[in-house]
Amino acid sequence: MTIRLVKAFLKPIQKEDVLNISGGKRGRITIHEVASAAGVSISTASKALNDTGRMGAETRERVKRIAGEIGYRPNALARGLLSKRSFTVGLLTNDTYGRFTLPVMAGISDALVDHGVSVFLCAIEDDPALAQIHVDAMLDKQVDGIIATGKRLDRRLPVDLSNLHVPVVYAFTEGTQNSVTFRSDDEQGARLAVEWLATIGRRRIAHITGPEDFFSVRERAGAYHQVAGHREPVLYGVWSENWGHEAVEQLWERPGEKPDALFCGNDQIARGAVDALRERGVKVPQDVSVIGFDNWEIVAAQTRPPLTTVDMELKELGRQAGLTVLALAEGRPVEPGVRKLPCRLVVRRSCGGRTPEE
Amino acid sequence: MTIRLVKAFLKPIQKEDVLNISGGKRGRITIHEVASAAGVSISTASKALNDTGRMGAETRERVKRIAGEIGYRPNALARGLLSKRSFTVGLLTNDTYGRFTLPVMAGISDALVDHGVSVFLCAIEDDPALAQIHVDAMLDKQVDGIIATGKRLDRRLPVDLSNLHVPVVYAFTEGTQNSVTFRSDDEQGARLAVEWLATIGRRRIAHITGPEDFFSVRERAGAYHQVAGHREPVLYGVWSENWGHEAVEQLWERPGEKPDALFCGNDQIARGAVDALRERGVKVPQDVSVIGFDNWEIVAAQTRPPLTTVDMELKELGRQAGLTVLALAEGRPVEPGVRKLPCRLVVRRSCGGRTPEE
DNA sequence: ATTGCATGAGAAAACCTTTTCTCACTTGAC
DNA sequence: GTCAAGTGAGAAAAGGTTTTCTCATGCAAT
Repeated sequence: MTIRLVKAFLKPIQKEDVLNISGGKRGRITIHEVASAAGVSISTASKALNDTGRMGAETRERVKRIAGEIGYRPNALARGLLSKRSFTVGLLTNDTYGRFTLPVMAGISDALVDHGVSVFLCAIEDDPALAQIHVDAMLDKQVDGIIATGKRLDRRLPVDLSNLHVPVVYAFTEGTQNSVTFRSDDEQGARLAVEWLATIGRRRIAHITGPEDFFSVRERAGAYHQVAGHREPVLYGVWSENWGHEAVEQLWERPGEKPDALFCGNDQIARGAVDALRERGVKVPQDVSVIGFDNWEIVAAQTRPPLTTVDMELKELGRQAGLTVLALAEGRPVEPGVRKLPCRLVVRRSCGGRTPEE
Repeated sequence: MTIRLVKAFLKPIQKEDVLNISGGKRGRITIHEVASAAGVSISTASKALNDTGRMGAETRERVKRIAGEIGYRPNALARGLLSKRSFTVGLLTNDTYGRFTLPVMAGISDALVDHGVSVFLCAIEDDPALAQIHVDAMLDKQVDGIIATGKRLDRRLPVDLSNLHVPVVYAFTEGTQNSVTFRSDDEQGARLAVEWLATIGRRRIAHITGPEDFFSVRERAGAYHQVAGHREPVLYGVWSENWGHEAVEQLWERPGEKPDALFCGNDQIARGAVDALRERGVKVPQDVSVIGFDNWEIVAAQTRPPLTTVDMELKELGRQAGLTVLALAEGRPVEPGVRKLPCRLVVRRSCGGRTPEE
């Protein structure tokens, strides 16, 4: 101890040390300050703080304590320059409204914040030039990886990410050959919905959904046919409340028995349908059960009655995408392929049959 | 020219050059490769690319051309280490749904992408500990500045940003003493709405709005009183469709003349009101004009009829916040204070009186 | 012929960390 | 009393870029 103190005392005090310690210099506190405050060399300080190298337990503790006291935080730029890790990932999306991106983003951030990783969000609006600019900017900043996400499972982002020298993971958007892609299991989700309707005793289940060229639409319709049979028609349309409204008009104008349940392709359609039913004097859920898809709180929870719906677990999807891109960045092996994540049924009031959980 | 070529030829070829040029090394192309490919020193290459220093025009062109050919892009980490600029800003928000954050983010990104600046998005969910973690992570990454945004003009983020050594700008959230804050001019926006109703001939304008403890609510109600007088009541409630619905019930159950216009505190309330009116057989916009606030497309455009509403120009707000934080980061002086940005009236069908512009 | 100056380009330091290598010193064994 | 091994800590290099300083060359002026 004495020896060390003497050493520290004898160490020539450099001009910049004084300036820094006295707070005269504008910049942040560097490891340099820690070292000179603790009376050790920069190398020793670094090793003490990172729990590497050999040194006396007492020295290590002292350095750590002093670093804490003077509020030292390592400069991530300098660290990244050497380690080739920036502790940064980029999230690329063409989903302007954030309907799908925000939950995915929340999951990514949630999974990565513990690892000290921050997320660049880049909204590219389907503009290839803008997308390229953002990708280049991210690469310049040495992102550890890129996660691509979108508003549609069966469309690519308007930029090629296949030959980057950083790992790329796709979440809720079409990936490339040999990539890792996370998506919701729409078939399973649809089955969940239709089976629930069957469980609560509905037999004449109609399906009102979006445009047939959407992959999700075909998957959901496929599961619907499988579970419900072909007793009721599938009505393809667009993703709007108006279409839900109109589809109900169509169904109820037809001669013959009316459906006793509607499985809707998304919550907006479901909401339009519920409104149309109310206007016709058809009671939801007493006369007809309605179930949506997406669990878009802002629509599902505000509908009267609140919608029972299928949640695609986008946050979990984001979380897994985040952990995967991190694994790749750290060189851990990851099996390429498409991973389907299960959906979850959220029961509210629009189907009846059970008291809501929430 | 000859001399330079000879020099380039004579320059000893270093092992690492060969590896890099041949693509054998994993890393990116550095200025080192550019320099040796062009037969100049690193310093000259740097100066050529940055249009600084003295050198022959021909040398400069050659370096630039070669850099382009081999796809050189400077490492932002290395550059930032020296320049103290990371070309990165952080956006901190507690608005989970992204209703306000996404447009603000779009504006920021839009304004800064031309300057090579990328944006970290950090959603902090009103959790002070999480907020601190994110702020620390951003500071470690040497962000050039932080923009704080939220879901409410009169609330602070649960973290103190007042003594950071990077510039902070507040957008759509309460700032600190001596800071720069951007917010919408809700008073002007409300006046716009009520004056529009007056212009199209409405005289009995009621105001259905959110909780009175919101600053925006009081500002909007103030403007409403100023323009419309006190002939109709102000109904305070919550920000939901249900409340809009219920408020209409209340108004129409009262004895006496009914309002011929409703100025609603947000689009959700407006939507609930429109629904309630339809259910009562009151025609919108023939019998009653309804106007909303927020221009939340997903609500306003899907209402039947689509809502005339007030847009807070959040994207523009984000743009200005972005440019301001950039100015501060570059050391340009910025006057502190609160800047109110004007709102814009978006005319759709729910008021009548004019053919919609869109 | 010498000096002075402008021009073009390179060497080296700086930014902040981490990591490898080296060195001095202590201890235990012979 | 010498040697080997082990221990604690520092010197230096590396990472990619920018910037300042220095140097060499050629030319015009004395």
